[in-house]
Amino acid sequence: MGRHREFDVEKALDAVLCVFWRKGYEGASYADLTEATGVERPALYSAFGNKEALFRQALARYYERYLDFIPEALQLPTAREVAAHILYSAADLHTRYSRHTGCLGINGVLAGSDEAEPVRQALIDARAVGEVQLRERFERAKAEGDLPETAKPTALAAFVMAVSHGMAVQAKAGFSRDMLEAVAEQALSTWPTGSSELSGQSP
Amino acid sequence: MGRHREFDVEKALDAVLCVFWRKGYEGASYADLTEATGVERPALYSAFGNKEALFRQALARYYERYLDFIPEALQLPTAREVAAHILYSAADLHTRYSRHTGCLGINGVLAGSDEAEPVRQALIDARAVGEVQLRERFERAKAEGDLPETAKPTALAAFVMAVSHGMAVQAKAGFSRDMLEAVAEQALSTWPTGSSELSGQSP
DNA sequence: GTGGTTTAGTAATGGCCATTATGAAAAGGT
DNA sequence: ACCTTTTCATAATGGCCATTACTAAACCAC
Repeated sequence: MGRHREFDVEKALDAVLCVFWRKGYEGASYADLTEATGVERPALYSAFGNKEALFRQALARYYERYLDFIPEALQLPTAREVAAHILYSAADLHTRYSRHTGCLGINGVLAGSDEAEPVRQALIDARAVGEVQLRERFERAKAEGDLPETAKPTALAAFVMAVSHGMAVQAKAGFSRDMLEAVAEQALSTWPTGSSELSGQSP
Repeated sequence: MGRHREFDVEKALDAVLCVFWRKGYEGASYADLTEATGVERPALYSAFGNKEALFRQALARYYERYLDFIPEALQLPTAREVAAHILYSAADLHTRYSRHTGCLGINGVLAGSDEAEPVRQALIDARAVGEVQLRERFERAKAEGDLPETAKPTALAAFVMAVSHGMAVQAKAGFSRDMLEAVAEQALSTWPTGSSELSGQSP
């Protein structure tokens, strides 16, 4: 019983996500959030909790809705394809929406006041999870002969993530998708080859 | 005539620079700034102007004091050395001080409220200057045969900057210098070779 | 010394921030 | 129809923010 909720929680969260994407955690005010969602403050509080909880839910949604190319990539047959899929998908994502470029996980809180420290840590942790998965995937590739014995999975994973993060920063500076794809291509041109494959220029 | 200034403007600016480096533009409050400098608010205003002007002066100082490795790099004889010097210097800088990791120019305002837009634009512009210089250097390298005819100076410059930015983000996430150097090494691992040079692993 | 001028430090100002108290409105079970 | 429960919206609360009057102190020229 009781009165029904008049707004769509999922849609509100999507709108919130976009605001955080563009403005970061501390840069987004409740004035922004209510305007974007069309939902009054108290309703946001009752539906999502406080600002930090709201951001965490938006972040989770971001990972499942926008960073789904990472689990997708991990299932590809070769390490090079994994890396290529991640880099080209990132180039696309970071420039797909002109109103919120770059990456929520990076824009969020690279820096901020001390009060935002827990949120910053949450972003760092989330980022680390992806990197670990990537490293494990490259370790497998090495075991499978897909990467040479001399390859360092940890460094390769860090490298792919670094390029992706760098593209996110450049997207924030207004880089075009084509430019980011050129960066991805250059990054992949350095890809080590295993025993069973020859390297080549990217697509 | 008139009373003498009792604090050292240069030292105060250095302290301010560190605060902005760690907390970004909007994340740094005047409470932080007065504590770090030991200078009261009105004195900061009279010496530097408002917060935005103060940040711009700190940014200029950052470029001349910490990013001096960029002009340094541009004078090295080969494109590969230029890239290597930038990447290894960035790895060092971004992890040199545990209290303010990453890059001021990137931490500053990747995202923020609308009021910080002019500052964000200033950072974007400053970043772009470095990238243009790097591209021009690579164009010269290509003309000199130091880079192959097929090399794309624009993409190479963007790539080097992207890796550097990515390392800055990773430094913020707590990466060690060694890890960042491994990223730099990977980035350099198959630098395109010109007619007069052979590529090799980095230092 | 004295007057003019610049700086120092205290404390005020107005605005925006996240958060929430308050009470009206809507829904469903009985 | 009434009572309980949940949501809604207005508006308040207290804190922190950047910025600045204002007063006292330090300095130089004369």
